[in-house]
Amino acid sequence: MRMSEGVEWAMHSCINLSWLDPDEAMTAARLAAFYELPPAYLNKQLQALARAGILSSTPGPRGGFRLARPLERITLLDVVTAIEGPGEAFRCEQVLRKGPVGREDVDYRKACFVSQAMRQAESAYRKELAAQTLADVRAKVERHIPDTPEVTRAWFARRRS
Amino acid sequence: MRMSEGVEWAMHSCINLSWLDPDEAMTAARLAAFYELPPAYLNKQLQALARAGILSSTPGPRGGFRLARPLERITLLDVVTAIEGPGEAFRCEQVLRKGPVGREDVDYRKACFVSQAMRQAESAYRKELAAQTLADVRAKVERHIPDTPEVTRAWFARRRS
DNA sequence: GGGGCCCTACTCGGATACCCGCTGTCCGAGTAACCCAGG
DNA sequence: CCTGGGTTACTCGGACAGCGGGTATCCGAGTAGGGCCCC
Repeated sequence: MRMSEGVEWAMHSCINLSWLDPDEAMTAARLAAFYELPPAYLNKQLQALARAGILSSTPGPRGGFRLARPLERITLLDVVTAIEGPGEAFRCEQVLRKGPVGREDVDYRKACFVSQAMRQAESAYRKELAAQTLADVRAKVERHIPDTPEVTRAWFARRRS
Repeated sequence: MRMSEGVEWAMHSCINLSWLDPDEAMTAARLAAFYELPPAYLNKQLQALARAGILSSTPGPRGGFRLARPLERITLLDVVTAIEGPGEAFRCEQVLRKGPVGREDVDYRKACFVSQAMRQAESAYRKELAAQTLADVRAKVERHIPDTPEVTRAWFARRRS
């Protein structure tokens, strides 16, 4: 069970976007250069965030991505769902159906107690993700490394050329 | 993010084993026939359980698998770890290191606040898995469908040939 | 000088290869049971 | 009849293909901006 690398990229990208001028869009290429990531692939992840309504995208010159809503209203679960999709990790394949006690008219994805137990654990996971917003994470960064926003802004300003 | 199919098989197999005579081992092939699963592949999963110390295996005629300890002492986390491995789903690739504020002497798998937030959520997930034993699941099955143990035993007895 | 049109360059967006890990299969090492011959 | 050895068949165990999804890339559609021509 391995989570996509894009989740990490997406979260850092959103936090970075919150530190920049909201009046101008940020290019996927420049955002990729910031962390030395493959530009086209980061673009793909940002597209997913845009489809999910977390970012808004504008094509053409002076185009790019920007936050569609403040970081206080973006949970970690929003980002994970946008990148990984809405499907759950544990997917009951209903092996009970094929067994001697199985019945065709029962949906074992809900009836099977193994499935229920796994869903309960995964529910706790999602609840924990939903309880944390990107603003919470950003606050911790600004608290422990206060010059990060300014350094980030300066880096993008110098690379404006 | 998708969990291996083998986790579901492993849990049902362990519960089934608890219903059978502990004095005789159960073949992977017969266990696979019970749910119409690929015998060799189920065998592979049971091997993983044996390596983790959840099952004990004996080769040769009259061989097979049996529970190494009672279901009360097998948590869902034990099974998941045995099949999926000990690695976490979210793996911080330390993108911060490549950024302008990154430092070579910092382990961002622990220092990065994004990573910390994700680890916190995953910790809640694992905690929930560790809180449930296979005996708890078995108890719910026996409570709601009481004849399951007997039907299971009868099926394997008839298929003893 | 001002306005409108065209051209250019830039960005996202989706379509297209590549690669690793899960899925599935096969054959060999090892062993317990059985059979048979000898005492 | 009892015992010991050889043979057989059965099981796990790991090594070997196949395939799907994540990873990475490229090119086209669309647009904003700038330059140029005309009024």
